[in-house]
Amino acid sequence: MMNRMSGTEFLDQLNPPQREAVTYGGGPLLIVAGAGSGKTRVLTYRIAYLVRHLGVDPGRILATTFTNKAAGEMKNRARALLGTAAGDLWVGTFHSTCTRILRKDIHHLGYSPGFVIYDEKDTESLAKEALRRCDLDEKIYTPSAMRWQIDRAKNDCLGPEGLAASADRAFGPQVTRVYEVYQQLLRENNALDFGDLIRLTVMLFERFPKVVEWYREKWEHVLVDEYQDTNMAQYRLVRLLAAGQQNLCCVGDEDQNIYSWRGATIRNILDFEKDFPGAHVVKLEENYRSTNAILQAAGAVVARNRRRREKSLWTSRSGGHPATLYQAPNEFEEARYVVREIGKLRREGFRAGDFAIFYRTNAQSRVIEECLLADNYAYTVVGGVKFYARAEVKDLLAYMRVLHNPLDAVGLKRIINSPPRGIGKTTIARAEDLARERGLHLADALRALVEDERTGAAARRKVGDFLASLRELQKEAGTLLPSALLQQIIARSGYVDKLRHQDTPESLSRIENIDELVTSIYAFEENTPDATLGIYLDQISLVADVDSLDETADRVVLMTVHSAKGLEFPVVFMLGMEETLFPHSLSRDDPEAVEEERRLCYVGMTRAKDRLYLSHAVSRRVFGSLRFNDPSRFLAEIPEELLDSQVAADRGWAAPERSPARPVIHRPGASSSRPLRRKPQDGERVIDYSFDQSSDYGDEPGDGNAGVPALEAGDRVSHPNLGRGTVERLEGEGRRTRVVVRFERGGTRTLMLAYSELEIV
DNA sequence: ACGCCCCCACTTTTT
DNA sequence: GTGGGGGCGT
Repeated sequence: MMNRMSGTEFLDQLNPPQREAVTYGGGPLLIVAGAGSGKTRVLTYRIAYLVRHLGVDPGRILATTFTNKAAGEMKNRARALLGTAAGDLWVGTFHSTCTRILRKDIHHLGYSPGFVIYDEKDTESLAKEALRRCDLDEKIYTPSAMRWQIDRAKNDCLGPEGLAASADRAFGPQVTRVYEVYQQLLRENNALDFGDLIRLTVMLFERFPKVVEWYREKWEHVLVDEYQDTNMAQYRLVRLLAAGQQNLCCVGDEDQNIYSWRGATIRNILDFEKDFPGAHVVKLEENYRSTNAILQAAGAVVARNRRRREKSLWTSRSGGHPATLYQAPNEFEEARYVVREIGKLRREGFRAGDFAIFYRTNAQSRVIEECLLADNYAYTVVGGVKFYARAEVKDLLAYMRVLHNPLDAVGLKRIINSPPRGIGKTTIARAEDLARERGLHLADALRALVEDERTGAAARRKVGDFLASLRELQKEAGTLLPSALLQQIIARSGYVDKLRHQDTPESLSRIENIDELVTSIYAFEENTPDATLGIYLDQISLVADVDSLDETADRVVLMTVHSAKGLEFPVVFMLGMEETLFPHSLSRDDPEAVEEERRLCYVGMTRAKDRLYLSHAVSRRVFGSLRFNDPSRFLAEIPEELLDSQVAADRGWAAPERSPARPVIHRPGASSSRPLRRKPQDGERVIDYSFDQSSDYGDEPGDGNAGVPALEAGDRVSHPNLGRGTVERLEGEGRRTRVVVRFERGGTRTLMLAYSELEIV
């Protein structure tokens, strides 16, 4: 065991505000912790201080974090400080904590403690079913929109009645009905969705004072990390838990609130003193992570936001490289540049694991992956198509889920015919009708179907066989380890055999994924003392993408900016710093949403310790068609002297021999001239990178595609829907430029150049 | 009932 | 460019 601290000498390692935060006594405490200001250290030291100095039993401390990974780290660090004294310290995410509470006490609400947790896909099929039962047109009320609205309501801790009261949308009454039916379906399936985990815990606490009393007694101290990203349901939960002794310590930074779309509200941190009278506030403003150049650049961006507490983050790491701004002609060159720079820096002594590549959307990872692959770099992608969401993995997990909770109709429907065993749509539909008519569970309805003389002989046999094999598995489910059960499922269902038979590249990759699933279950069992099926299913339902990230592996890491929260890397690349991508086009009409994008940008930039690269591509393929994006407004918000601008001069996307025009980024107040705008010369296409910042963003509708290549009459173009054609002429100018195209299929069409998906061929 | 093929919608971000 | 869902042919 490492050198443990018996007294309080570890306080010497802290700066004054940190020490104040660690040693502050009882009562509500808010720690406003700027990026890289050592908040994890403060939290763990505070836990250690409570235990060592104030004699608090670790079992009476609850700490919540945003991801399981952060929870694991905090637990490890607390153990390192406290050793075995760390005892029963509970650190978890809100969701895992609530799951634990509900497993114990949900029976008060009339649910069974064996509930399963539905993921997004499951809840969407549930929403679909709810729509059918409400007799609503799925074309107008899409399952995903319904799911979204319900989720939003749950994040605000609203039930169907609450949603009805607050419904402001035209959909209002319908959504409320769907929500009711959806909720009833969850109950029938003995299932909960993510939102329910929090909301039902709040409900439990509010309706059963004895229960909340028990937990208040249990958790004398409550610590909440990433408080800026809590939603209303979580806020109410925190209030309920802290109501007694008020030993509440919240840590957060409103500049890093990036989950408002998940219901997180910045008000929680801004109103902390109002919510918890007598609250003490400590600000941590010294950054220990980044160079001054990086910190200044990031600070300049986020300073544009209105809704924030004024604070000044500083570092003693003076100087440092200015952030490198790179403009690439397209996303391929952007990716190649990144890989080239990685090569260069590696020769300077950086390790592969020192590099992180961030992007706004998961779809952007592919190009950079290909480039890394081409140069033989080891890399890891965090997130993207989630492992547990893959069809074959979900299928096998659905078996486990159904064995654990036979009422899970969504899971049952998933496995009833996978692998294909001759049970088709009509049979399933009949079973569902029967279930509805007689008020049976789907499993019982299937049984009834087998016994019904009117059912076709073939269907009776097939369904009967399926149910019999399920029964066989059921017998063992209770006693076998999850890994052994999975092996049994694979053996008896013939799932892998069928795939092996197909012998296609896809089926082989599916088998590989299944092997990976088996391996991961073994790993789980090794790390979990009493590994049961239930614990396993909970765990996989509640994992975050980033949880599996192994920072000790020496690999380049790729992830979305969202996933990067809470991490740090010596070298950070941020790709796709373009209007429509970052800030995302879906955010740009809403000033609040733009502020959130800006915070996201800030989060990304402040992950960098030593070097920061920002890049944008003039053109990029999105959905397979070519788009031209302006540089992100966030780039223009960084003072020029903090940027080292580079342009891809080595590869022409204009006429090959000519050097491309230097990009012009307008800075407010800077006396820069109009962007270069000259007449295209023969054989040359001019691309205008400028974007107009004089008009306050957002009030210029659809201004994403200002810079478009100069098209001329006679150019051959192609359109994704209309096919190929020839440009007849151009009308108007600027954003309102229209192109008249004669298509080969016949007919001419006039298209808005800025919006159309025309591509030069 | 199955499998193939076409077409569409998809891209914010995720516990 | 891709994956899922629906429709159609066997």
